[in-house]
Amino acid sequence: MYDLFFRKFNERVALTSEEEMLIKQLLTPKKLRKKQYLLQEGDTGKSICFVEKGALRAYVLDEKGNEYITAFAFEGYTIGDLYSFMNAAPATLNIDALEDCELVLLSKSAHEELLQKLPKYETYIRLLLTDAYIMLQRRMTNMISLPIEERYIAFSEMYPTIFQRVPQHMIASFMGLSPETLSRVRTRISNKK
Amino acid sequence: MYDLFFRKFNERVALTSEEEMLIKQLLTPKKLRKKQYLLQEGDTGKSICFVEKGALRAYVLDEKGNEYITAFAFEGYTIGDLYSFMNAAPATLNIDALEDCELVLLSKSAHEELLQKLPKYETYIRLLLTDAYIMLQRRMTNMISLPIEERYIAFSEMYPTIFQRVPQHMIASFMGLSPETLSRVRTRISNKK
DNA sequence: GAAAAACGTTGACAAAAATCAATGCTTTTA
DNA sequence: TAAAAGCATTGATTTTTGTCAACGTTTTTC
Repeated sequence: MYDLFFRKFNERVALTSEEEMLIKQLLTPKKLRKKQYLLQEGDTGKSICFVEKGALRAYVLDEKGNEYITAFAFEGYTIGDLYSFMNAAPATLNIDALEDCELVLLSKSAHEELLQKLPKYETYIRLLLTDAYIMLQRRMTNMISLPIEERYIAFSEMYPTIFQRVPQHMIASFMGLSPETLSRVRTRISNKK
Repeated sequence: MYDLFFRKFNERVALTSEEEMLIKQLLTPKKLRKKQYLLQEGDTGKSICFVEKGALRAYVLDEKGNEYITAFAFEGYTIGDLYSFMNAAPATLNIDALEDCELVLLSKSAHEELLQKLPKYETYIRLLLTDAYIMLQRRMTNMISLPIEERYIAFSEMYPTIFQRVPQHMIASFMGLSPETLSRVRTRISNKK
C-alpha cells in the first residue's frame, strides 16, 4: 500500500521498522478516479499528498475560467497547496487527477505529530523541500533566461516520459505558452533535425 | 554583528543563550563592497549567506553575456546557490553586491555540524525553505497566469520598497522583460490612474 | 458502435514584446 | 569638476506570440 512512499523515504533517511510503524499509523490511503478533485480552490489544504500511482495536476484559474497549470505530479512526487497547508488558509490551487490514482495522505495533525516525535521526519521534509526548491528555481531560471525552443528542449530532457502521459496543451499551459505556439515550436525543432 | 540574524531566527524558533553561542561560533562575518562578487559561476558555493545589511542579486549569463536576474536579497534575506551548496557542485549563479553589504556566512561544515547538534537549527532551515518555496511558487504562478500589467502590480505590492534600491532595468530582468517593455508597462499603468 | 468530446495542427490575422536608435538626465569616477 | 558611464524614456520597426477558425484524427462516453 505504502511501498513507494517508504522506498523514497528510506532512500533519503533510513528508518527502523518501529519508525515505519509509527508513520504508517498516521498515513491515510486514498484512491482517486481520473478527473476527480483532490483539492478545490477555497478548500483548506488539509493534507500533503504523496503519489503512489497515477498522475495529478495543480492549476489556477483566472476570472475568465482559463486554466494555468502550475505543477504535475507522478509516482514518487508530492503535491499539495503548501501555503494553504502551512497557514490553514483557503487554497488558491485546484488539484485533480489526470489518471486513476493511489495516494498517500498526511494530515496536518499527523505532520505535526511526526515533527514532534520523529526527528528523521523533519529531516526528510527538509530534504524534500530542498529538492523541490532547487527544481522550481531551475524552472524559473529557464523561464526568464532561455528562448522558448531551448526551454522546450530543457523541459523534455527533464521530463522525458511526460509526453506519454499528459496532453500537449497541458504542457503548453505549464510552460506559459498557448497550445498553438507549443505545437509550432515542436515542428520548428523537428524540422531542424 | 549578528543582530538581525538572531532576531530572525528567534522569530521562528526561540533559542537559549547557550544555543546562540553555539551558533555564533560557527558563523563568519563578511563585508562586501558594492559590485564585489560573493560567488561566481563555476565556483563551488561553500556558504549560505544571510544579509545583515545591504543588497545583493543573483543572476545567470547566457552565451552572449546577457544577464538574467533570478533573485534579489536585502536585509533579513538569505541568498546562495542552493544546488551548488548541497551538492558541492560548480555554481551556475553569479551573486554580487548592489550596495555595500554586511553578511553572515554559514559554511557547509558549520551547516552540517548544526544539523547534527541542534535540532532547532534544522527546524529553522525547514521553515526558511518552506517560506522560500511558497514565495517562489507564487512568483512562478504569477509568471504564467497573469498579464504583464497585473504581474507588475503584484510585484510592486510584494516588494514596495525595491524601487528605491534597485535600478528599474534589473527589475525588468527579474521579471523576464526588456527594460523598454517594463518602462512602457509603468506609463500605461500610471496613465490609467 | 455511433455520437460527442478532446486533441493537435495549420493558416490568417491581430496583439504584444523585443530590438535598435536617439535623447536627456543623473550618478560615478578619475 | 569634467568626462564617462549608467539610466529611463520614447519612437520606429521587426519579431514573436496569441487569437480565432477550420480540419482531420483519436479518444470518450453513452
